[in-house]
Amino acid sequence: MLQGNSRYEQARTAAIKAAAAEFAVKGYHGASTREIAARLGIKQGSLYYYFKSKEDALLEVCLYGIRDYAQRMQDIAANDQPFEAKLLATVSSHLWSYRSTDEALKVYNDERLYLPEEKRRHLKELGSSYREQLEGIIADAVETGQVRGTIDPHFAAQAVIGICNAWGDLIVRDPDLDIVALTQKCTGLLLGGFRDPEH
Amino acid sequence: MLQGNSRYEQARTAAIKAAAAEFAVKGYHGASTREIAARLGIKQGSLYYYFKSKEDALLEVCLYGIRDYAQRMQDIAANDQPFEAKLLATVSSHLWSYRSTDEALKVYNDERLYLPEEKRRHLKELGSSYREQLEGIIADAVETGQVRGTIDPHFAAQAVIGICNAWGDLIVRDPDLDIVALTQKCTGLLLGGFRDPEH
Amino acid sequence: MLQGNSRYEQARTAAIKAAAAEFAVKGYHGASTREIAARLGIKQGSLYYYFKSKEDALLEVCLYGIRDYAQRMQDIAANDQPFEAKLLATVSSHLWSYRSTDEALKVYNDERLYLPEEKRRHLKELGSSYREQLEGIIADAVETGQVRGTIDPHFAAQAVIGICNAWGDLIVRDPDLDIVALTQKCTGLLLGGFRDPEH
Amino acid sequence: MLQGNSRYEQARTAAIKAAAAEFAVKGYHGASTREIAARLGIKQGSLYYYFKSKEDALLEVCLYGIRDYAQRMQDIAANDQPFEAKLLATVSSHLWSYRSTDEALKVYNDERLYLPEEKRRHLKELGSSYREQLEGIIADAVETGQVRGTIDPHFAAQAVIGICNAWGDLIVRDPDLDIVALTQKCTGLLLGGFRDPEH
DNA sequence: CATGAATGAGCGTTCATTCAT
DNA sequence: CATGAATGAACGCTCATTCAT
Repeated sequence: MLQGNSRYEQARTAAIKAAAAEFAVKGYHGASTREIAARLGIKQGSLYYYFKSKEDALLEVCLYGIRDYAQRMQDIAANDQPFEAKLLATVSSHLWSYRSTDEALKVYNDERLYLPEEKRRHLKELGSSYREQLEGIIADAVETGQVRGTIDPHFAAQAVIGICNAWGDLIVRDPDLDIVALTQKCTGLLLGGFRDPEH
Repeated sequence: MLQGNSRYEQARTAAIKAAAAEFAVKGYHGASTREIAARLGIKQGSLYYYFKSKEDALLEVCLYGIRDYAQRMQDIAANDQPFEAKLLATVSSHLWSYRSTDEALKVYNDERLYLPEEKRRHLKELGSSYREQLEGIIADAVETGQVRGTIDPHFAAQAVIGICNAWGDLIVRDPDLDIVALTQKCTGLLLGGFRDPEH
Repeated sequence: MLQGNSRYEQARTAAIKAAAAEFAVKGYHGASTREIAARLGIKQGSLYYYFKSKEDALLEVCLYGIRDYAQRMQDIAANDQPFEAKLLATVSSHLWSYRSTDEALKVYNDERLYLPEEKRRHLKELGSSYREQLEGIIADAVETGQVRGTIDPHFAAQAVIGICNAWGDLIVRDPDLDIVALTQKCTGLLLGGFRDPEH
Repeated sequence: MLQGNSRYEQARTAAIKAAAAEFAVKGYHGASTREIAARLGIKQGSLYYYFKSKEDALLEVCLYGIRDYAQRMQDIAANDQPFEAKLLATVSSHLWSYRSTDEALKVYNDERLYLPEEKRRHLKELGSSYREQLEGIIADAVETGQVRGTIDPHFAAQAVIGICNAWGDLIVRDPDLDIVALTQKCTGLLLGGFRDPEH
């Protein structure tokens, strides 16, 4: 996932995951660098070999949490598929991200606002592009009549993201949740809500 | 709302609101008692006249955030109305709470897990009862055929809450958001998603 | 000396003196806030009731070290006395300052450059005004023929200050040094050096 | 100057100069081994090939700063010249040292006291011998009537050193300062101050 | 009711130093 | 010779909390 396979990069990725886990449970301000280090089996000061600061660690965790997820949205938007397939792919990708990035996506959602504006800029772009692409998919579907004309794409995109994130929290907390089934239910609900009742 | 109208109770409510505002922006761990006191125009130490501890303040804020909101759910569930009306009432109540309780509902959603188990018990009951009542409403609608039979009430209730909370965050951040219009859109989307396409 | 006689101001002055003593012996970077607090018989964290930061403490010490000293130079320059008297007054004031401000003047001399530019601005003004006034006194004496014309006032002022500071270090280290005698010797040396050999 | 011309000795001298530069600007406690290494283009840990410890580096810098300077004083004292020539030579040597030893002499003056007693012993001897020889030169001049009898050699030597060091600080900070002219002024001032006004 | 003053614990961070490679 | 990686100790600072006044 993260570019680079040197021993350093591997250790750094482990550090990012440890930070993600700690931030996810305690929140950014509630987490302590000592605990993050303990998860890695190193001493507190040694963390600074991998991160310039705790804030930097949060940024890395957030990036780790959304990088692939934003990339996949790009791919989905570029593909030439019917709306139903795109929505399913979006929901599926979103929900799976909660599993595959450990708790990093949750951290991105809940803690990114504690980063100062300048450090958050890149994150903001990735997040905005995600939402905008989803809005674009929905707007296209409105135009082609695949969803009813009264749907507001901006509202609808937020709703999709909102539902996915709400379930994402539960996915993180319950490792036994069946994501495939959940994806079906979410997509079904949303498709029903979007569909023109006359069709 | 809070029992008692003595000068003390009024001041205490002001303190709860100040804490809510601070917790909402900085998070529980990121907020400082000094800043909360500053919002009230008093000194740090004086806060302890209103709260036994910072943790106690968080508990009070959370209670303030969901007490009325849970009560209203109780009323909605008890009423004898068609499903569409109940869902509209639920969404409306939920979204308005984000406005009327200052940022306390957001704090309940985002920060309540930082309370130790024992202190959280009462909150948990209120929250669970909310969700269960919503599940009950949906289950009833399934039974009476007002929503399609493939809807899983537990899943659906989480989805309703998820959408409302996602928009709730935006409501808190953007004071100009038109909640009536938003309520319409949310309810419309959900009703469409729940409806049996054959009807 | 320091304006204000409230209990707080008294305690704060004591803190400034403790910081001065510690900075004088260990240097700014070598001194620890823990040790400064120990000198006061309080705990480390309590220091921050009196200083916003260690840097702020250094600034206060420097100000304490030169405030009166700069003021007295102002008075000397304003008075209408012969050059010999003014030089004697200058040297005397300078050397006595090393006694009366504890080690704060030494700290000003040795550590002020560790303050960031912006915080140092006020200090710079006081220090420059001191040197410029001394230069003015010497320039006047050149014009009136009280000192020989080959004397460069800028150079001469630095020399006066240099000698006084060199002896100041020794004054701080040796509490038994006779400052009156030292003042005589310094003034004598300088007057001799300044005087026109033809007179 | 430093014994040995092996590649190692050259590199070691470079390390001493780098340490001197860093100590001169930031002070001993404010300087970091990482920065010293950075000046040399090597990594922090590699410094320990040249110095046993940071303290050892300070000692080497101080020695580098005064070794030649003390040696030259020895030569001046041994020579058979009139007092005026000796004083000129002393001042000249002192001021030039600030240029030629990079900032090492400044470090010796300002930071040597941070060395523990035992490590400082050798430095102390060199410094004392410098001052004592200068005192000897002045005492001789008093005896032979080249300077007036009221001059206290100990006081006078400190004054010479004090003026030179005060200007030394400015020499280090201002690379354009004309040292020859400065030497003239300093010597002139001091000679005037020492001279018997009756002669 | 409220404050001024202090505390003790903890935090994020830096640093000189070590040592296997 | 030099580095990468880590360490342990210390540091400046903030914070929730207490309590006499």
